[in-house]
Amino acid sequence: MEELETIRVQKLQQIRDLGFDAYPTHYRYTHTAGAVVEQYGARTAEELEAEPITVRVAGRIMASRPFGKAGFLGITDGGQKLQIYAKKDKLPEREFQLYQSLDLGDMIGCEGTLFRTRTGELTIQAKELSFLAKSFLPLPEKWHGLTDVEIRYRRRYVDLIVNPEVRDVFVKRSLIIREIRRFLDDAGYFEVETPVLHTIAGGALAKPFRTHHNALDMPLYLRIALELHLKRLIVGGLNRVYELGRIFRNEGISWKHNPEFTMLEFYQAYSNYEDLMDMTEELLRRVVTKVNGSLTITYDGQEIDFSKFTRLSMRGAIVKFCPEPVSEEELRDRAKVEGLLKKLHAEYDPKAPVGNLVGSLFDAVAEKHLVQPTFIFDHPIELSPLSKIKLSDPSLVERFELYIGGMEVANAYSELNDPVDQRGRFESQLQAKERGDEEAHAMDEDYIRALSYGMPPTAGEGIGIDRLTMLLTDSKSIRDVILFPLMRSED
RNA sequence: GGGCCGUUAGCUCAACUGGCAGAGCAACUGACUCUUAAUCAGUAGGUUCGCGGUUCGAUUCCGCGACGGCUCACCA
Repeated sequence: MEELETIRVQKLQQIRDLGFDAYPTHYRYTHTAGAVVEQYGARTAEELEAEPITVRVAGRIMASRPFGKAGFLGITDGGQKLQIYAKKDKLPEREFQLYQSLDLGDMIGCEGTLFRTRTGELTIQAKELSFLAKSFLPLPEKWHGLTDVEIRYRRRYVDLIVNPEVRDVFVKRSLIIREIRRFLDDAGYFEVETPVLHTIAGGALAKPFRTHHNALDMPLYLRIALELHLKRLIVGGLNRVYELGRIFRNEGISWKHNPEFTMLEFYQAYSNYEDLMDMTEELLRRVVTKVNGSLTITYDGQEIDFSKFTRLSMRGAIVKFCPEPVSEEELRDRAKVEGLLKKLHAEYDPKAPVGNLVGSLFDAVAEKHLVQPTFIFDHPIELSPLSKIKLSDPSLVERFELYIGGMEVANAYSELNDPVDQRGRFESQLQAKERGDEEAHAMDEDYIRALSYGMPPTAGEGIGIDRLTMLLTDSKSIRDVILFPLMRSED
């Protein structure tokens, strides 16, 4: 709305004409709004009168209720609201004129003494008003606020100004990450950073983004996982490493998929996947308690209890949840598995080996039931080209995935460290690629070379930070836990 | 990618069966020295997402397109 902008440009000129700097470089505050409330929120009107407290605060004007020669301004600073009372006879003339030229959205500073209004609200009696910055665009309406999700995601800055719960989500996200770091650092882990630009996109089964380096005239991929570099570091003797980083997958967008997302991966030498199940329970209990205050959370209307984790084999889970009766033994029979998939109208690739079909059956039948924290272990070897084989059953690998709230949150395994076996697995992935599986893993000769120098027995795990944040903030869409989710361009 | 739904003032939403495009908040002018959805009086604000069609007349009906939401498929 050009007219409104014109008016506000004129108002900024008025403010300049009063002798204020339109864009001052700084404001020295003594308190954040949060500190004022925390330190003095309990003081009574009498206490504040007996012992006057002077504070200097800054913030954005979110409400204005003028009364001629006086008026109230509601400001917010760091998500905390605070009220300022500007009175003509308590302010220098020039600053009262400034007060009268202010608009909703403007940034101001204020020095004054604390008092309680008749209705009991802690308020600053302004003795000095400073102008800090102008808002030329109007804020959304004050009752309903901004609800259009498209505008909320595209203009997250406005969303953050007017929707305080959005700020809370990202504060929690930051807490989650901080607590994870603390946990791993305390456990003797070493944080590293590995390349985002890969010549071979490996470590997961997914379609990568392609890019190109001009000077080297070389095709590159954005990483789809952190895995292979971190294991190279295990070979190099960094026995406990982790990386918290952005990864990129050129696939569909949904309530639980954003093209770029944040993954924690950690690798621990001399351990296997069972050690990581124990460690994951401990890590999540600590994070949940820290962020949430208790071990029970509510997600999408359901109670989720982190005090007990269930452990179920993948075949066991299918047997348990499949509406058609089936035994674990029958799940080794391709015809039987295929029959079940058909009966359930589940989609699957008829050319794929039986292990993939078991995986499809699991997805169709079990995943949505896994609301309480559940480890699903012993995956088919075909789905896990980087995992160590299970000694007691060579069709399976030592792997688990953790499901919470019907979402896969973590994925871990005993790392395959036999270079000969690894080469064989890559080769069978190449065959899958031949069959048309675009997500099959590529051959990585340098990774095999690294394993050939000798890698200790190692367990590794990935945890999806976005999904964990969704659970702990009761967010129904991954876009609500990513500040700037990917959107189509506006024009 | 498929299906369903949506797009009207800065924001939140109306507008019956096709008949002058409206309200609240925000904005502007004025009154008001303890309000908190302040109140009172007045003013202004529109390419109804875009293009085309049907019609005397389209926000409304039809077609195409853009963007978004939900959902299914794929993936974590």
